[in-house]
Amino acid sequence: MENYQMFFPCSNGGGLSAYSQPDISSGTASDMFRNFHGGDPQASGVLGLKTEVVTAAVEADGNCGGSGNKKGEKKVRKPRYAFQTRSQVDILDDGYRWRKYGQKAVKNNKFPRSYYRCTHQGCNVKKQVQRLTRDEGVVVTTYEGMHTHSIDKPTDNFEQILSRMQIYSTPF
DNA sequence: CGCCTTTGACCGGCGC
DNA sequence: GCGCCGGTCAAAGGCG
Repeated sequence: MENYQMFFPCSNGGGLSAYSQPDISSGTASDMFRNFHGGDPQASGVLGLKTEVVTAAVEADGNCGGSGNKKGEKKVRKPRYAFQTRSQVDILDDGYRWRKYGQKAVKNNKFPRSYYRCTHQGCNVKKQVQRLTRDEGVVVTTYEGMHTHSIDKPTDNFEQILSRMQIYSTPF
């Protein structure tokens, strides 16, 4: 995974590989973030962090590759949502409570990747945060699964955007 | 006092 | 079959 094509398995690799370019092959993700970002700019400064969504991607089940894996549902492949954000800090607080459970160095990246898990009971949502070597100011956050509970932190109306985001990112 | 971060080890999958 | 790699666990320490 030299590049982030893994986030764009369907987009013939023209997607995140060029983070410099704001144009995304699939209009779904960009549309989603148009709503997401345009919904409430104030939300970006929730914690004083100035974040700016650059691009996003949605990876559903293996429907993209379409290779095999139709033999029983052994592995519950949850959809993953990757967000590339411009931020000075790694921790992008979205209102949920996360507990870090691991950190690993990534190849082709001088920065380590952090693994977080939602501490809510019965909520198995995971997320990983990774910074790009190429652009220190860019942070990639990958969410895995969906929250079935309310946001813990009622700080802002970020919840609305979050839920909207989930709606838009729902595979099918 | 409880929760969260840290860090090394462990595990399963995949490629060679 | 072996080695590599990414992901997760678990104990201990730190902080609020």
